[in-house]
Amino acid sequence: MPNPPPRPGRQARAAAPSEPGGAAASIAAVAALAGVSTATVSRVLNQSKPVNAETRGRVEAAVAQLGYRANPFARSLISGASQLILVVVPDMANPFFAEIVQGIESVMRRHGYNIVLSVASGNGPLDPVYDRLTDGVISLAHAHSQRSGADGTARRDVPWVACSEFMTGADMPYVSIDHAQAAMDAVQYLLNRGHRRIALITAEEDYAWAQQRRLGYETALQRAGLPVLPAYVRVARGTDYGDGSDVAGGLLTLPEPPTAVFAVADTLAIGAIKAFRRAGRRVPDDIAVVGFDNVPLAQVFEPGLTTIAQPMRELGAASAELLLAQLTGEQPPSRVLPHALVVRDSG
Amino acid sequence: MPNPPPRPGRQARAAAPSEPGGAAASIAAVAALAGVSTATVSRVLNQSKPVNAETRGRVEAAVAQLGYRANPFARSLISGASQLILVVVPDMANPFFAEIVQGIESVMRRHGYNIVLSVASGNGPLDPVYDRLTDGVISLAHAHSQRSGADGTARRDVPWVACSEFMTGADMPYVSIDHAQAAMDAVQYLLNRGHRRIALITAEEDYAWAQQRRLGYETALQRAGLPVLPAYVRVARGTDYGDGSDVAGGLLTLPEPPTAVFAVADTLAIGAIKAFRRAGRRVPDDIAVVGFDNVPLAQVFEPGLTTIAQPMRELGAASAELLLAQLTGEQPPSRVLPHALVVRDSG
DNA sequence: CTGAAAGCGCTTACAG
DNA sequence: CTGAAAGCGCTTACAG
Repeated sequence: MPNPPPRPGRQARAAAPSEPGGAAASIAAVAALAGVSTATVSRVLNQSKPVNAETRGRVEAAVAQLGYRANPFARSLISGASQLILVVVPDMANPFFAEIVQGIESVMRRHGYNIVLSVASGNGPLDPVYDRLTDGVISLAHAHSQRSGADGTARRDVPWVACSEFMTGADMPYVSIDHAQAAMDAVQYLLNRGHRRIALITAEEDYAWAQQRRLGYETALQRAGLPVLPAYVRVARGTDYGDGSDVAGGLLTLPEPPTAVFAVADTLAIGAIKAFRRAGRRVPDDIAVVGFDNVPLAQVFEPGLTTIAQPMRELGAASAELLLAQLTGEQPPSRVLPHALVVRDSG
Repeated sequence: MPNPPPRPGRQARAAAPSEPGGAAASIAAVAALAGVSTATVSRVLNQSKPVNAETRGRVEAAVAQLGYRANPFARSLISGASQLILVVVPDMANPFFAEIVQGIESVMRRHGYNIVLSVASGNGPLDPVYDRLTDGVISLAHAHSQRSGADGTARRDVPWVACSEFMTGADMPYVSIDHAQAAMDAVQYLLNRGHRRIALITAEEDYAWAQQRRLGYETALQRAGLPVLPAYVRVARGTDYGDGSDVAGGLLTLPEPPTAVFAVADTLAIGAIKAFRRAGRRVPDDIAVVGFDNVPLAQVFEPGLTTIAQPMRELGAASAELLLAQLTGEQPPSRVLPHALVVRDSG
């Protein structure tokens, strides 16, 4: 293992001016003011043992007077827990991830945890998990990256839940919808509407959910006795609007252009619609588009986006609950949440 | 001050199974394996003092063999710094905030800091600042809430930067565009296009930026010799699409409806456009709409949104740099970043 | 260049 | 109910 880099902040901080308003009070100061031992102060603060009412009163008064708060690092050093959990997202710009993070945040906060956010753009040496900073992890990043650290070595065994992005049989608890089934539902809907030439706009295949949704797309076509045409499958670079536009254009110049497209993210779907319109096509008349996620924008955009709704907040909340259960020593089962097809105007 | 609540996680964590794969190695284990003192191990890890090359080699080998990483809490207890900074956002769902967070994250990560995310929905007792968990704060929350804790008491004096949301003369460093000027530019543009009946859709006034933008709106009208009509000013509840739709409808039923509206957020502008269309109005022909922020969606939405572009990533990055400077004891000046009017199709 | 020891700020058996 | 003391895992003067 390479030498861990020095922590640049240490020296920096040492050079900072000493705390304005005086150094923060220590538990010793509170004890002195209240005329008790630090053990007693600790007991009233944590309600860990009965303390004489009168004594408690003096301690509380001292705490209030000094504005004392326990040093979280000393506590964590002893307890081995930080009340911090790591949330790894591939990209904050996608509203899908933002919604999930909000779901996680609200239940974690209720349980006294703070969340550390890591944008897994794979650009830094920082690895809070490896550093044992956080008590657990909820990851939305590529499943295949979830078990190795920044340096490629295997991670320590940390309480972990995969959210939305998971691999079956990886014995890692997850919370997700059934991506393959949801994709089948989307394509089946298009089939029911009479479409026979249905294209797929998908994302990089290192996302397991991209593979799973692609599988659903293929399965639906095959069951309908339709071929899976390579020319009809386009892989977008990311999930930005522009990524969707970039790959959509090519579909139109095919000898037999599709009459419908299923995009694995609303952002891709919207980007595709933009591209189709720029090319003079009408949606859904010339080409129907179905998205995935049901981000808030899906109903605001025009035409309203027909899409697979994922219960985003619930995915986040359930992930948090699963992690919390692990933190208390349980081995809770993974959860598959329901999805739903929302029909609007785009397809 | 009220008694701090007990930390629920402690007991929970205590009940958890002991670390699978064995407890994490301590520095003592490394020292024993390498046949040196813990002081020496510490020195090679931190490169804080010269260490004999041969000795260093043994230590590094031991570190590698044990997969050792320093316990961050022990370090923080000594240094008084956590390499953690708090980012307070009102709402992750708004892409504006998401972009800024990404800007902050990228520079902070490069400097070895992790970010703790707090969604200031004002719903929890958690207060990492007050708890001295983080080394500093970047806040996008209401300026008037930035200086008091969850319990209403004044916060400790912590390195702090206000991002986008700030109050002049509050002697708190900030990074922002000039909201009033930007709003004036937007309204002036509408004036130049011949509009005389220009409405404002703004956000709750506890945002200083909402007040500042409103001021810009009023100033532009007054300079043009136009009255500021209360009926033309609508305050949205939040900044969701729906909030924009909710207040936009009322504008249409006025005896003299506006011919243009300036909304203080792209999300509000898009919500308003939705409402106008549902009422049968064409944008921009019947009513022009100018937004604010230039979120990615602004160019994807149809009609393309004319809006004030804020340099979102840069706002985040500059905030991070300002905080970093404070952390090294500097007193860097606030920064006002440039904005720009982006003309598209909505107005 | 290296080590023994103190100390960061807490919590928790152990006594009483 | 309360206190003295050990200890969590590190870093850093202080000696050598």
